[in-house]
Amino acid sequence: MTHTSGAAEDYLKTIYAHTEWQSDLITPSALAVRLGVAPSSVTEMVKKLAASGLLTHVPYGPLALTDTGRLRATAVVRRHRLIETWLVGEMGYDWDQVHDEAEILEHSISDRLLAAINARLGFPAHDPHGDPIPSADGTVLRPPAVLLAEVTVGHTGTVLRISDRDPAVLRELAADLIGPGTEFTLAAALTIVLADGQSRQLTTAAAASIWVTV
Amino acid sequence: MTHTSGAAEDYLKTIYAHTEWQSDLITPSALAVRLGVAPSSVTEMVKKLAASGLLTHVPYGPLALTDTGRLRATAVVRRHRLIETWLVGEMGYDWDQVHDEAEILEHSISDRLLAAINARLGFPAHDPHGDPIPSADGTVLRPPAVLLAEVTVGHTGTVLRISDRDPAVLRELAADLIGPGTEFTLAAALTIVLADGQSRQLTTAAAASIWVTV
DNA sequence: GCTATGGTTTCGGCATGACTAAAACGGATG
DNA sequence: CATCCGTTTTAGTCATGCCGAAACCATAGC
Repeated sequence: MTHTSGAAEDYLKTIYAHTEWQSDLITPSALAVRLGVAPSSVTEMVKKLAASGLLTHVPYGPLALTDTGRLRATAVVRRHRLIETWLVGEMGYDWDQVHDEAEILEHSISDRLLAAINARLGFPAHDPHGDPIPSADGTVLRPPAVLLAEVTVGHTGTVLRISDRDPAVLRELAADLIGPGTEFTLAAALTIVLADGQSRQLTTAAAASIWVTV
Repeated sequence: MTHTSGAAEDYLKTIYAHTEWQSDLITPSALAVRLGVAPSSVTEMVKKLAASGLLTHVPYGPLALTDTGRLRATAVVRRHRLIETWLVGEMGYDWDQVHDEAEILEHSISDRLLAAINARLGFPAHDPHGDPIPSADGTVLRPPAVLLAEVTVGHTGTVLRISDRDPAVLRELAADLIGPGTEFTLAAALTIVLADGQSRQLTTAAAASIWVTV
């Protein structure tokens, strides 16, 4: 219906992403920081998106996507994650190198091409970082997960997801062969032992980026 | 160096395309018609491109790409044609359906992804319409060819290329199983006989879109 | 040589999209 | 109830790309 430009898609995506792994609503100022724009820019775009029926916003309050807005947002996220999965699965990219390319292509790929990519990949449920790929109808299957940083020593589990917010963390973990599916025990704060008995020393930033089974 | 927006790339591509199969330079008015814009818009963009050193233009004269401009143009054409080849070769598109998708992606795909696609396809020399794919350094291998419409009755040869200007022609020829590589003899004006003895009645538009061996 | 004509350019302008700084504002907190 | 932080309004900027109308140039025809 409404066209939804590249920038608008980025706003929707960011608003959606904020609620994906934590449940509080995002405020205009937080959104401004995340997007690297001035607060007044957020107000302006929010006005447009609200006028298009994509989000609701009581003045001076937080932002909440409408059903339509959420669907639009998950569509962008779906494109992004399928593209990332494709780049890693078929095009020889490493998982720490796909973000920028996906960031661009997610705004220009057609539904048809996306469907073809999806079929070639065998309809994957997760992207290379372990993030769930929303289905075309907006459904997101997200397993219960906690941050490694918030788990008690002695906890045994499996890595479910690595946040792709910090590229340096991704490179570091890729070099350590830690990724979605890795089984571990938390031996001490910031120290994990893998299934093969090897141990790994993590940075604080890494522990705050790794989501694991409860 | 210079950024070269999507619109600028379309201008360069169109200027280049005009000289690819015929040798006269394009005039501003012809360019305006091809792009579907007003002549004054052409003048303006030409000014920018000339300022960026991508083309030369004596006032009231025709347009000619500089070496840099030609390289920039062939890069766009290369992206377009590799994407088309990929869509047909791996993604299940028919050759008459790829143009629009390529038109969009050609402006956003990265060099790295393009190289990966190129490698997967085995470094093809031609796209699905028979157009040569320029190499990364701008080299274009173009075989001698003539329009079917300009060939004398009795001529025997091979279809080299179908212009993708007119989608209706592409669909028509696809349905008739005529494409690059098809061998034929021109039995009468607008009538060709294929290698298996079957004959085909062509439209004028088709005959003016098919390039064949000399 | 001169004029008419058709293509080209200049000019003034518009629309869109996205962004900003500064000032005004509102609501919760102390 | 005053303060302060976050939000909104206001009033612009900047870039891109486009247009119509009027001025302009070069050349073909007389």
